[in-house]
Amino acid sequence: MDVNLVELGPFASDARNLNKSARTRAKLMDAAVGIFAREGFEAASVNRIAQAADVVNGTFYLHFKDKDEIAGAVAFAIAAQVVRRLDDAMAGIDDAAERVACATRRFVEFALERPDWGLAFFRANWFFPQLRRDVTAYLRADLERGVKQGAFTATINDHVVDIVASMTLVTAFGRLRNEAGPTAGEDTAEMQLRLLGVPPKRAHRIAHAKLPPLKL
Amino acid sequence: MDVNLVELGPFASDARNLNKSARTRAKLMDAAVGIFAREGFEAASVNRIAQAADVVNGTFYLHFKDKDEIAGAVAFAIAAQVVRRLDDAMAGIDDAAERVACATRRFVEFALERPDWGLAFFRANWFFPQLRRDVTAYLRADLERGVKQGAFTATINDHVVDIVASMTLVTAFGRLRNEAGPTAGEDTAEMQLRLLGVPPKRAHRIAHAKLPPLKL
DNA sequence: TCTAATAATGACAACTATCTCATTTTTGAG
DNA sequence: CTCAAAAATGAGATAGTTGTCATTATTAGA
Repeated sequence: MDVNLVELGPFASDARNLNKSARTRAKLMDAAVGIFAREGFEAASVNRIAQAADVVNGTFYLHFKDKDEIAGAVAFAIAAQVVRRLDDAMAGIDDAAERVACATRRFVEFALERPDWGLAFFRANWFFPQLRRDVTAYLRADLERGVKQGAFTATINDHVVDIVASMTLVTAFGRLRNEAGPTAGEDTAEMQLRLLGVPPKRAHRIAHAKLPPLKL
Repeated sequence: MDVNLVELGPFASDARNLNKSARTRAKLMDAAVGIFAREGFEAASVNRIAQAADVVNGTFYLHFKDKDEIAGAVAFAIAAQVVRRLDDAMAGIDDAAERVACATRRFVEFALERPDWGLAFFRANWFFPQLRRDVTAYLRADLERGVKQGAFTATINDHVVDIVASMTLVTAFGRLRNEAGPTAGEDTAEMQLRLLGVPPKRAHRIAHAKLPPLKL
């Protein structure tokens, strides 16, 4: 028997050492995220996903009840990764303004690195309110921290959090579609700080500070 | 023969005096926008739209090639209305900061008045890049005017325009889902002015100024 | 190696969607 | 009122989708 060198998607890579069931499930999730991102959620039929996962239609139903279920699983798995990545990237940053700017820029960076995930996240964000809340909980904490530190003058409420988060999302989406230039992440971070009440010069400095490369 | 008092949607109302073909077309568009908004674009089948328009399946195809075509027609018709409304509401306002704040608040107001249209516009916005460009062209003009007037210090480019526009959209969407409070429009306008470089106090004053009721 | 549990297959029934077109109905100009 | 043009109807051919299940293949522990 020769090596079966299929390219593994991110989920499948993570599941490489798990049992067959988990591996197939991961393959389906990789396929689904690719189709959601490239062809839209509506174009994705169970058949299409199964085909892309190189698996037969009936197999899909062993792992997921229906399309909604896999969409939810994918969305929450991506969100978990995003949270983990941002958490790592921001460990050790205490200043709230720096944290907000860093989160924005890292998120955009991440979306560019995994375009499928970025697009899928963007679509899912408006679809699963719970998902948005999970991810923005961290953002809210930083905004409140900024108020305590005296860096932000804006009053923090759900709506402000939503606005700041959506600016980041829209920026990532714009970059993915080449409608925003390479400095869009920094520019957005700067705008976020300004609207939160950071003085323009300081906002510019923080938003454009050099980010260290991520350790793997 | 007794009166046939079916509730007419906005498109059908506008087409009341046109010929039958135009009236049926308008009925289909009203039906489509309702379904897009309430059940999502994917749930909308041609059958479902025809049914909601109280018309038989084959009739649909006399008026539109397929679902994409009616979606485009609806989206651009809504965009044209939005532009007209904002244009009316802003006639006579010269100060760029006031114009930006007014546009934001009026847009949110409009979306609340016609929830179906607001939701459909929100979805279509990410789907038809041309649509976004058409609508944001006006916004861009006001942002550039603000720089000329010395009110805005930010440099205006596609990305800034996109960010400001998406803040407005997200606010309307939040209001429509009752996830944002009644002052969200004003709050967003204030944030927009701040990120554009308007001093906080002035931003607050302009964004919360009383808007005159719209004349019909 | 053997074998019970686990996973995958593929055919299929039921359903839904798309689009066409011969026929019927409605409209409005003369 | 008449009647040709315009519009609408609804049956149906074709294709795609969902979800099930008896059968086959694979896996991994004893």
